[in-house]
Amino acid sequence: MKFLSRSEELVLMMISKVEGDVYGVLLKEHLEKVTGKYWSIGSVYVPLDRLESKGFVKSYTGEASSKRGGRSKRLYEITDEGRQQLTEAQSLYEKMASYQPLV
Amino acid sequence: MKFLSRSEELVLMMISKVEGDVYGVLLKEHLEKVTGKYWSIGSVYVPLDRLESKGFVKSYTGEASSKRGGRSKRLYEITDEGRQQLTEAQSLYEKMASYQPLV
DNA sequence: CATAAGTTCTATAAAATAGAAGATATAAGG
DNA sequence: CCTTATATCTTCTATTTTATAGAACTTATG
Repeated sequence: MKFLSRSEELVLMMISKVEGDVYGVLLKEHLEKVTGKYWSIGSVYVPLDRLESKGFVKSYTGEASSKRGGRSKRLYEITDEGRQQLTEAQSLYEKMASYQPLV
Repeated sequence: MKFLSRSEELVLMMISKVEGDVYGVLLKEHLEKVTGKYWSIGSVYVPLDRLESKGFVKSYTGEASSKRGGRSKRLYEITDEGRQQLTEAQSLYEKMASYQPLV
């Protein structure tokens, strides 16, 4: 893998920021809030699945909402490998920012 | 378009940093230097084409190398719209960095 | 005329995006 | 109580867009 993709990075960053239970719909809400753009539910779960299959997050089944709705949540947490990827992504941007392309 | 894609952003950032003539092979070299990873030539030109079709860069035919090689260069420069995209990308990361996901 | 420097083209894999369908708990109403 | 409606949340999948690699091509100079 060359780099974390855009949506993988944003989703992973958000997972690392949210405290307490982290689940798909909550991530969608926060991502919409911070980016000011619409996120379809698929555009959250697809990268989530991919992040999990790459080992950057792990998930387990949580309890159902205490609110009206029914279905139980899938809760996510970032792994050590996931944190490392975020660090590398940040480092890439720092390198880019300070790069002097001398000819 | 929701966001600039990863490679579009990196290529566009590099274009905005290089002074003097900016062309594909030179971008490839700088991108490899700053990222420490291999960039195939296609992974530079494909996003370049897309950036141009979206109006974020413009290109014109330059002169042939003064060195041995032959073919004339295609020179790129970032447009105002391209700069704006970069500003937005940067702003996205700043917002992410300072976001407090209050439940 | 061989070769270096550079671009174009194209095939394939991976990622992004939208939204319909499915699951299931609580609310509401008779 | 029991049935049905509805809210919350996830899964699935089709389509479009991006990424990636490298072969093929162009052309000036040694």
